[in-house]
Amino acid sequence: MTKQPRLALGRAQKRNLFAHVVEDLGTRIIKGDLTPDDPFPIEADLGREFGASRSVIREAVKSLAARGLIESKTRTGIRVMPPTHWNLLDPEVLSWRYGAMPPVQFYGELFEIRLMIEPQAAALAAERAHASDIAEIAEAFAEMTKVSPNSTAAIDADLRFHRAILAAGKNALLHQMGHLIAVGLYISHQTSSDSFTVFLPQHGKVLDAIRARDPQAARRTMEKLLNETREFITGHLKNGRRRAK
Amino acid sequence: MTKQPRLALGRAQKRNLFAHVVEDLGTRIIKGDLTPDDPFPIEADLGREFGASRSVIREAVKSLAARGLIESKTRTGIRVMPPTHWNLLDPEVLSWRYGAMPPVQFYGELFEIRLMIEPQAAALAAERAHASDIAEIAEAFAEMTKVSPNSTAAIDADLRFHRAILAAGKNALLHQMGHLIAVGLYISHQTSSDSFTVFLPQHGKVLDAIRARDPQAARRTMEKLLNETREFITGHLKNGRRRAK
DNA sequence: CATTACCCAATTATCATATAATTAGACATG
DNA sequence: CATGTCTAATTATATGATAATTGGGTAATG
Repeated sequence: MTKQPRLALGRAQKRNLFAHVVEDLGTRIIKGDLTPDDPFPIEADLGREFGASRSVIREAVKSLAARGLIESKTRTGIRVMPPTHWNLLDPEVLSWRYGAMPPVQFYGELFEIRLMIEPQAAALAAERAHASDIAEIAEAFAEMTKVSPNSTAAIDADLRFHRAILAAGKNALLHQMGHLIAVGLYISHQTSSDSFTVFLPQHGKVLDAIRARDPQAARRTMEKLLNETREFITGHLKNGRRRAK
Repeated sequence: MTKQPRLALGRAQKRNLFAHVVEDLGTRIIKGDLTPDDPFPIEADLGREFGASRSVIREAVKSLAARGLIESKTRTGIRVMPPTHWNLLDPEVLSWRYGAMPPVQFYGELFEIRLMIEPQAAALAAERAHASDIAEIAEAFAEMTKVSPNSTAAIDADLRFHRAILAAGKNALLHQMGHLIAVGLYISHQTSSDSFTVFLPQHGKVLDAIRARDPQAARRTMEKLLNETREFITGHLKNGRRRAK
């Protein structure tokens, strides 16, 4: 049989086939359309369903397995893993989950974690930051004061600020939490770009505390920043703010 | 050409070829043998190196890419991502990293995070735990009192205890941190199984606090447990304790 | 009846090969 | 210098085999 070139019908098939299969199955699993109890389609059937070759399906399966969403074994086939097994901190999984949960709940969970991590991270930064780390935090803050509040540059600068603090904490695991924060900031800005302007000064206070090498102040100011942001955004989310996309 | 059956020469090739390639490349990347600057071998060369077909190599590449270790693009080929991009919370990555770092440093990082997470998790558990959650924590503790301190059952019971507390916090992201804790406990027990017996009573105090619905006490007792464990184990690690394997 | 040993069919694992799609970099052109 | 065009390198996808694994059925055994 001659090779069937892949035809992109219907909606713009921008990303490649592999990415499409991964995302489609990933979101279905997280939405609960496919559960550990349901029998999962075998590779051949998945291939038919997506109009993809077995190669693509298998690669997608490996990708999802690496994220803890599924498991694939000889003879048994593929099965969905229980939610406790999912790598929720994986950026993809995080974003799929964001699309599948009520925003208020998602945001609530996210901030609960941020509140555990970031105040202490700020304190560590105040203790351990090198001059270059502080310079980076300061630069990020300077950028925040310049950008247009409702541009994506605002999100970038904000993220840069928070990441720089994590980096200054000199703990690789800590730094990794940047993914979580990125999603948190994204939601914040999507929900209300006003928040950026409102909480800009508090960012400055965090910077000052770190600069002053004052761990307690760093912890307190960061905690205040997060608590107030959470309250602000949660209020907006509850007022029937729907998200784009 | 007729198909070459795969021959397992040399050391026992227990896991399948795919898993072997993933682990080999993964550890090499994390050890720094392959950096973002080095040119990464192309699929064909990897296939030759491992004596594997392109399919297996590609599946391994997708698996590593899902963990944020590498990126693969048409024409550019494969490249190692900078460490900040790695999904360090992924259980595999975590364990590879454990094998590639000085134990004291690894343990230090790990406990810094545990200290951010678990005391607050215990406090949340004291507030939110359902009766069944408390029963599970209690049962785990009961099991801890029964098992032989230097058995793997001890690790299991210990992990069960800590996981149950996370679960009682009613935050999926929190629960996810169980992976981190698992590795932490594993190291603790490997380093000194005495720690299990020494800190058993303090576990009981945490349980009591949660049972009493006293968030502050839960936080304090958990914090004490972690701090003392860290001190105890770090001391042993510095005394030239080498790990197995 | 219970337990063990064996076999079979289902499913993934691996291999081999061919073609399609993408794109970095070279090169030409203005 | 900027911009467009071409080409070769590399991954992306497809196809069709064969190998390896194993859950569950079935027979043999005690």
